[in-house]
Amino acid sequence: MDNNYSMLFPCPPSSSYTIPTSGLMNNGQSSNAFLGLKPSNNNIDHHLDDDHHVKGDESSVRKKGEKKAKKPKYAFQTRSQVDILDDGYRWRKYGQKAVKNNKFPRSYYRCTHQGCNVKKQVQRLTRDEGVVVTTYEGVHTHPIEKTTDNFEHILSQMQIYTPF
DNA sequence: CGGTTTTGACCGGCGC
DNA sequence: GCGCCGGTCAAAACCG
Repeated sequence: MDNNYSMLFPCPPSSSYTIPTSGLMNNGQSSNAFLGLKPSNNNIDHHLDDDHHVKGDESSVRKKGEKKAKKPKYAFQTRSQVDILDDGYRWRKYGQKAVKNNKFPRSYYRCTHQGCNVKKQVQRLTRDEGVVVTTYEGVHTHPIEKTTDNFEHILSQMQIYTPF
């Protein structure tokens, strides 16, 4: 059951996604990056809860299956040579898994802000390494920490909300 | 030293 | 019931 992101973007040929290997969040030198924003479908939602039991961090005991907070999911495709897409926020990589039908693994990032359980996934097409699909989960509850480049400015303007 | 990354293992869900 | 898959966490290693 792969995500339905494939239909989110006008993917040209194959329907495979992939991601960069050890992609870090250096100062994204996104020179000529093309942004194609699109709202998620009403099928990408599952059990998105923010009750991530991190080490030594508990505040609210939520029961699963009781009420799942629909987290907004934003997915957009970017045309970049580098897999490092810096939006101005601080991300901590918490996992890397390879996806079937794909040659490259998928990287999972999480906002290092306390209380900001925003997650980000980066996928790269096996066929088109020049295409990077980034999926954002949740909303940042804190201002941008730094002004890396105007890339954050672009994101600020493309704040879109899902139909949920 | 702190923060972050890396790899592996584990978990939960669902499919058959 | 078991297997499969995706997703997350964990400990250790590495960097600045």
